[in-house]
Amino acid sequence: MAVTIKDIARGVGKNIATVSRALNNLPGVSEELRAEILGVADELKYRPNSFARGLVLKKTRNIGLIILSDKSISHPYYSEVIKGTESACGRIGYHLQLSSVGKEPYRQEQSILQLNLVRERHVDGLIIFVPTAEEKTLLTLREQEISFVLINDWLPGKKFNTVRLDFYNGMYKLTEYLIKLGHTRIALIGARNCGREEIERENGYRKALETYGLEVKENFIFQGDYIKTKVQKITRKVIKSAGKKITAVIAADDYMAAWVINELRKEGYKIPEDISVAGFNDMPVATAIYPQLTTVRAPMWESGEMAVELLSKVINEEEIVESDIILEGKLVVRDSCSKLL
Amino acid sequence: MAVTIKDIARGVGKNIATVSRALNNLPGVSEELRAEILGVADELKYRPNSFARGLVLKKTRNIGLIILSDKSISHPYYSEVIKGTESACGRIGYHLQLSSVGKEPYRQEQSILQLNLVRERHVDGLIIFVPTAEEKTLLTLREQEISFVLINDWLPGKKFNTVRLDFYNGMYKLTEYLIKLGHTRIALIGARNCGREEIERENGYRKALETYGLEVKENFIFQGDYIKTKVQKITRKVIKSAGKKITAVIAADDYMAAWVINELRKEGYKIPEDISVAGFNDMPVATAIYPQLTTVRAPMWESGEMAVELLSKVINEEEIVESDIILEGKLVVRDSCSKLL
DNA sequence: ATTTAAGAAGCAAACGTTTGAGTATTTGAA
DNA sequence: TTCAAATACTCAAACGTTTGCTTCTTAAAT
Repeated sequence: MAVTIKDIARGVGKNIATVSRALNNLPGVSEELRAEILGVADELKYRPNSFARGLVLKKTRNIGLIILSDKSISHPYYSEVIKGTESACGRIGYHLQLSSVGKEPYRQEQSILQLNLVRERHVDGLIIFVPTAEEKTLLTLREQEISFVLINDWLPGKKFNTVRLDFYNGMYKLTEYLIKLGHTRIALIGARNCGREEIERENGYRKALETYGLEVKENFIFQGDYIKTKVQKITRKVIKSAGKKITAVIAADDYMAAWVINELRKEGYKIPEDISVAGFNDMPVATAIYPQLTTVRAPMWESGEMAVELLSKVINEEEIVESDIILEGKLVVRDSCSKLL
Repeated sequence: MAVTIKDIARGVGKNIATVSRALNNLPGVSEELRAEILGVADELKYRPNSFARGLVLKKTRNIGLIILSDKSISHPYYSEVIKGTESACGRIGYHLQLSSVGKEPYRQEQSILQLNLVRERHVDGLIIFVPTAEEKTLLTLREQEISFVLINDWLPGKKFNTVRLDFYNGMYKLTEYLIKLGHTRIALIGARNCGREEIERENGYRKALETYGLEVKENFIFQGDYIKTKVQKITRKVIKSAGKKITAVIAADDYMAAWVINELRKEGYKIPEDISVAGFNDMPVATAIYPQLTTVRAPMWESGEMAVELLSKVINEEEIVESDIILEGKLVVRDSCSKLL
């Protein structure tokens, strides 16, 4: 039998209401008694029952983090975001509940709503970290008065609380960097169907080229995926179709870049001498490979942290906060891109 | 106002007890009424209140996953284990609560117990996935009748429920493989102070050498860490102290191996021609680098899954189950080790 | 000495479920 | 027709808190 507030009350010969107030530091208890109660509570190893508490307080102090989970995909930067989220939760006294949904978009649409997490209102709020949430789903959540914030996803023109990297600008900087190194024929291996962020990246790439008066060649833009074999195939296509004309390749993600480098090497190219390759995100893999990747650092841990902080505001304010927090990425220059002679 | 069982009762003009039974598929309700109740419940979008339920049932349907969280460390295979855990939880109807503790051992000792997760009994059980949990902590948990299972950690000779990789055998196989390639001077870069698994790996390495009649040279065994700069330093030490005599290096982890390879390459060595390098765990990085890593596949996702399944048994059985589930690793031969000519 | 107010503590309802025990109704066998 | 048994349903307590309201003390103000 777990020890309850009643046991303490009996222990000090007082009423449970008084004990409750003492424990919660509320007025109406003399200092001596409070001290005594605290002592007994400690001695008895009293732990508040969060269910009883949740029942009356109607707050769970839980927040849910929804990710997408797929065995076959080594999706970028999950663990960092998760750890950042967890860290912030710990700091401000929330519990983190992790839940995942499959990646099939048509199922995802409703699967968030199907989660017991939200069905049974296990949580005060939700952090949604899936590439493309359906507007309908989000509107339903809002209708059900469930607070949520989106990470790295947003509905253009719609008002939702989000925390996201400035993919557009990040990619702009990266492309600009390559252009300044003298590259003019830069291929992009994107992943357009992997989330809205990809579109932003592509736009940043386009914008940089335009700004520097370079033509955007549609056949220099390829659509990949976070799957190795696909990227390998694409890489061969890049070489074949765009041929010798390409001097640099930008991948939507560091892993993709690593795979590209390996594949290019297999085809006899030297990196960066023959072709420069850049990644995105700056994950640990970026410095584990050779040559070390020039990439854009995405503040992943911070994204998780900020999402939690934003969510806690949303939860505790009665009015709806609407923030679109945009984090800047930082160009990280390493060895995988070189000056074009 | 959330809709409760009372609203349904009012809706069908029956007692809440009946509604409860109908909802829970318990006997004592006529089929027509049950159907009607279900209909109304659906219409009203009724969601059971998990707090009220938890309060009477004394089960939370939550399990906690405790990891260690450190900004500076890219610790091996977290996300896979987490995802495996989450997946199994979803499958058998548990919610996953993530919580982390810092890595300082002296704090870790108690910090698990300090977690609100366990203090407030937010969970039915715990999966502990930190390298070295203190026996005292675990005994206290047991005393508090909190079910738990350990992943990749165990107390030699003590009875706890665990799921772990057979590090000993995995490393044995890997070492054996190198020996059969003709290597006799094999360095090991371990991480002895990063968890008990490391000791097992070292023992597997030693055993393989012995079995094949090779001498175990203590100055061939180095202690690294999951930190890049440390590994780089160690690598230079390996070259310097063990000198030209070494023909192969085994690292305790794929990332470490990647760092070793990079550092060796910087020193002018060719991998695997000059020195073979092997990793451990078979993480995505293993196939992202060049040459692709020969390593041992640790079934990380499965570890997470099995831990959940074991935990659910422990939770639901009144007697204490004591299982020490040992998963076998699989040698994965790729390109980073070559035959010694 | 009397009134007032503040402070300390108690009482009891409420939160939304589950469930054992009880009651009313129906069914079927004797 | 009568009784037993099965079925359908209701009652009310219990789970462990929080909190508005009431009551009792004590000390200060008149």
